Amino acid sequence: MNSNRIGKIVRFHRKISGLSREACARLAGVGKTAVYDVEHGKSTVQLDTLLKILAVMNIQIELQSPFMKQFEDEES
Amino acid sequence: MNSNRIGKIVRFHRKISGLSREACARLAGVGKTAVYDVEHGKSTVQLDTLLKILAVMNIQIELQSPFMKQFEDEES
DNA sequence: TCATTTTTACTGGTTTAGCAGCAAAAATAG
DNA sequence: CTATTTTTGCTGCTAAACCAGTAAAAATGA
Repeated sequence: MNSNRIGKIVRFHRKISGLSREACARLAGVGKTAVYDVEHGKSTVQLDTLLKILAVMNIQIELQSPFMKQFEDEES
Repeated sequence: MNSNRIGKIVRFHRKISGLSREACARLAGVGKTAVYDVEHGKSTVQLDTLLKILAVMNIQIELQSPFMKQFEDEES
């Protein structure tokens, strides 16, 4: 996964949801510039900005590794 | 997924890999402050910084939604 | 065609992320 | 206990993320 792919995914989902950038930005509580930057694969966007946008698009983010199961076991 | 959980996951994996923060930071090509911030759930870390650290830890990041399959179909 | 909306692309200003360096506390090793 | 390593937490500095505003190009629709 990289920022370019993330951008494409965000744009695709925004189009499906029928939202303009400004509408998306307003819902996410970020500026329209941030949505523009994310969709253009800007790699330096801040995590919270990205997460807000992903949340509006109903996109879940998941981390995977061979040790995730062990992590979840020890978590509880 | 949120920044606090990401931080815990990163720390867990770093411990498993037997790396100190500084070693992890050096491998990832970021400063030790960035690793510290990520592990402490700082939500304003930049995406590229986070991705570099995740890469060193061999943690994959994945986006999920009901439309991801459609996205991948139209991608090719 | 013409009007509206959306997207792209810049602006200046404010805030802050990331950095290295330092030092003290905490953990680890011998 | 002692020495070493690691972690925490601060510093000032530089670069840049984010924002709202503006405007023009592109797309959409009536």
